[in-house]
Amino acid sequence: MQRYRTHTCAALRASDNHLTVKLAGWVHSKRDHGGLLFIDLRDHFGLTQIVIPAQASLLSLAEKIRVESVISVTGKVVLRDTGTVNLKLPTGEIEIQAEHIEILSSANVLPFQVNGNENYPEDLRLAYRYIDLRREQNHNNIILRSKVIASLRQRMMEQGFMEFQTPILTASSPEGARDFLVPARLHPGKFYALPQAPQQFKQLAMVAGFDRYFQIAPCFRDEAARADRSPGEFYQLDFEMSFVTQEDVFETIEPVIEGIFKEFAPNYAISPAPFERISYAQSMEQYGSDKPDLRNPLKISNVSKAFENSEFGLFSKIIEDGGEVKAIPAPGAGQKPRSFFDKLNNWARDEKAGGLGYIIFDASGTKGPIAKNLNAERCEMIKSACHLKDGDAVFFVAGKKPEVVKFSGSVRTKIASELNLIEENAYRFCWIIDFPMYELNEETGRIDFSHNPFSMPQGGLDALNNQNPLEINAYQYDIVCNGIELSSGAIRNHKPDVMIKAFEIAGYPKEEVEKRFGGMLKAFSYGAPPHGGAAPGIDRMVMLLANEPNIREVILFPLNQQGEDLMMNAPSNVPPERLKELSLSVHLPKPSIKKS
RNA sequence: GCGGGUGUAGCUCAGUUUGGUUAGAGCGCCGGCCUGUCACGCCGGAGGUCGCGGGUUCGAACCCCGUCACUCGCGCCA
Repeated sequence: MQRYRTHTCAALRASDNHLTVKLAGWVHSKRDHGGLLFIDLRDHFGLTQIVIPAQASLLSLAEKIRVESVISVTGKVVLRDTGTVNLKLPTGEIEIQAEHIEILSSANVLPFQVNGNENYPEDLRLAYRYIDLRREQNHNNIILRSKVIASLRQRMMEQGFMEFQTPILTASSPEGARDFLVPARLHPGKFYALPQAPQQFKQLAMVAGFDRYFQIAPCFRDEAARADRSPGEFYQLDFEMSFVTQEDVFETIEPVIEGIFKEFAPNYAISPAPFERISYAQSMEQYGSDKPDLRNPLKISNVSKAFENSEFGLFSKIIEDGGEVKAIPAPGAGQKPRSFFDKLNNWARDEKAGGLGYIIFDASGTKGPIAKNLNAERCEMIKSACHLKDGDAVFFVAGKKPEVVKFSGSVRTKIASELNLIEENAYRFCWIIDFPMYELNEETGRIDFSHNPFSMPQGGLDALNNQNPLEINAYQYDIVCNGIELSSGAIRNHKPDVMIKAFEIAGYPKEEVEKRFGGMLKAFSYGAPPHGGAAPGIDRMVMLLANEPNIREVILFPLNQQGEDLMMNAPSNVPPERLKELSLSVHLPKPSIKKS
């Protein structure tokens, strides 16, 4: 039987000399020397050079083939002469002396080139994603993704997890992000929602006694995209475990994460398990963020004390009004020219902060505008609080608490990147733990859940009854890697009475909780094991491993930032019959009135 | 919803600061030459609504106003 190929384009070596073979693939590049023509033939596996000799019919055929056409070539493997061996190719010791060429599919002129390292605009790439994915790096990203997922499955099963599929057509989630809705034809006026996460199902799987569940789970959220947030849909390594404490969850999943990163990034430094545990409060204080990049060595200090009632009126006034002053060290920045400090100051203004005060420490004492208005003793306090030495500088952020915390985090990142302090070729993991259960909603003055309402409050019912809600922490945790939140998870609240009380504090009366989460509450009343889990983002892990700054680079067919598929033309209009069948009618908003 | 950036040949970009003849380069494409290339080389050619609309001006890729698209960020994403 006639076959398309006998070997792949990566298979042949010097030991295959004289073999007659048939290869098939894409014409990666063509080098026409008149009486002699070379083709690099490419498939999923690699490249092999084809030589078309000075034989009139073959040569004229080959000259007409455009790059990216698909051909098959029959010919003999021959050793290349020394001097024409290509060391860059695994197949570079041989080439195929073509005897017959068949064009299987000829290509039009391409919208962009497969060969080469040029950057192309994303909308063009997505509209022709199937061509984009032929390019080496993109192709490799998707291969990496497949291998990572295969390895995750293996590692989870080794830890005793079983994989189940949870429903895609499900109920609208009462909390969190905006749902994608699907009209239910059999139930006019009603809608399914696509799952934002299989949260409730995995908890119910625990109630069903399955002990350890995982899933490479598709999740859907109708929210705006970001560089590290895929539009519309994404995948999580969703898992849940029974009879576990928070530490049990950490111990189980750490080897999986560490293992994956070691396996696919053998040349990177990777935090060994156990990963550092950092409380939410400490993380906000030291890093100005709940997802700190630990490759950045800088730590933020609170230096309000040094400015309290000081000669430096601007800051002492802020402290008097209940604000605080944070210090971000800039090791070695004392040698930097004035322009360095001006540049950072301008950056701070662009970020809508008043500015960025600083002190430089050197052998002669202190320099900089703030130091002039601050006595030596206070400067010394700052120097020791921030562990500074002569030749270092320190920057200050002052103001009301939430803004200061957030901006000090930005400053920390900015300074480290300006001073090239970010550790390279490293994945630094930590757990952020002890998230507050509740937070004060500044607008309404009411108490809201700060994260997941289904998390177990630390201290249980007793804490809910007797503590200030704003001081109660939850068994709620995140895994952070290099400043990216890989997952959040929690030990769940499996006790109906605790749940009702927890919701009551957030202003939900019992009847409403029963109405909205009745299914879960009921399930927990028939014997529920204590359980917990998490859901690391798979796209984000692959993005980190592929060293890609954008999550769409590791997704086979991503939507664009507007949630459109430019290739398949989605979303699209539907014919009126379909709408009628679904008992739907569409009312588009009137176009906004143009200003004259 | 808001803010920053970008938009010039099929693609990547220069030209915009300081308005001035026919808007350039590289890659790709088309034609020709070339027997050892692997980013092949050489010669020639085609290809432009300077995102779109309006304004200022004797004259606009360039200045002004509006608008659209893409992108990064904020909001949002428990």
